[in-house]
Amino acid sequence: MISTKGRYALRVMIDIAQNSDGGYIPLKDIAERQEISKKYLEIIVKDMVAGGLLKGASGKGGGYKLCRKPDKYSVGEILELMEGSMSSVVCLADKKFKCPRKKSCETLPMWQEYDEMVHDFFYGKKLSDLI
Amino acid sequence: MISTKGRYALRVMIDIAQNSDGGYIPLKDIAERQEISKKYLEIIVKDMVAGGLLKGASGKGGGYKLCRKPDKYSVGEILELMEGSMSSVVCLADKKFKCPRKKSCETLPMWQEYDEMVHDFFYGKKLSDLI
DNA sequence: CAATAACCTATTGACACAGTAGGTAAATGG
DNA sequence: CCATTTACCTACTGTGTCAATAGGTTATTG
Repeated sequence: MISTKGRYALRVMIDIAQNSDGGYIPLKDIAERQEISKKYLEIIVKDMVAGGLLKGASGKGGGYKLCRKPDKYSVGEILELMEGSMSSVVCLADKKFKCPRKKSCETLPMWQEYDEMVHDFFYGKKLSDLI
Repeated sequence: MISTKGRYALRVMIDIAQNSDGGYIPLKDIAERQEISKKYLEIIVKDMVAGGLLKGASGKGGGYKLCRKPDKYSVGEILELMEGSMSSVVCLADKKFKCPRKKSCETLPMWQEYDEMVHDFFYGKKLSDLI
């Protein structure tokens, strides 16, 4: 299940794409338009800046803006940054997770096939496709 | 992320399919073969009986067995029973969740498309495909 | 220099996850 | 008929994540 972090992040990206003329958009405006607590958005947007999705600027006239054009962002990239991992099972999500049944596991191939499908779906979708 | 409930349930089904000649299989045997705590499996198997996936029998010679042939179970059915809902977002998982932005939401169509893809994937896969 | 806005640390309540513990009820093989 | 086997039942618990809230500091500019 995609959490609010992933969903809100996507909405922030869309909001900026729709409301910016290339300048910075204050978080206050985004929060009001999207009806999401500004305080909570701060946390989310912080991760987005750290992850290279947004650029922030302090002070008057500051705010956030996109680093690239909307068609250069994939939805998968955004979700993966916010949700941590898109993997369906621990066995595949955590590299440190050493499963002793790996070789004989009857379900692992299915999870792999599933993860690949999900990956293709979200990385095929671009931010520009949502606007 | 699929939890242990869904993953273990699937493994129990496969284990029974592989080790039963039509008779009941004691949970003790399944737990040992699968290296999962029997106590924890009890909880999972209880839900599976309630959900019509397995049939249980008490006493000596008792245990669990499948209700149908492996090709009559879809993986989706098993996972949905154990995980509650396969939906990607609250907006679609919870019927009582009334989103005010439903009509104008730019992301909803994507979640719907995604859910449909996931549904088709897991309901298309049969238990017999995993053996 | 005051207003604006990002940025930072800490805390919280609710809930789910992954079990553990200890017992009762039912069925059967000897 | 009874001891053994097995399912079935209720309750509890530690750990962690989710979704925020609270209150502050730093940077920038009109």
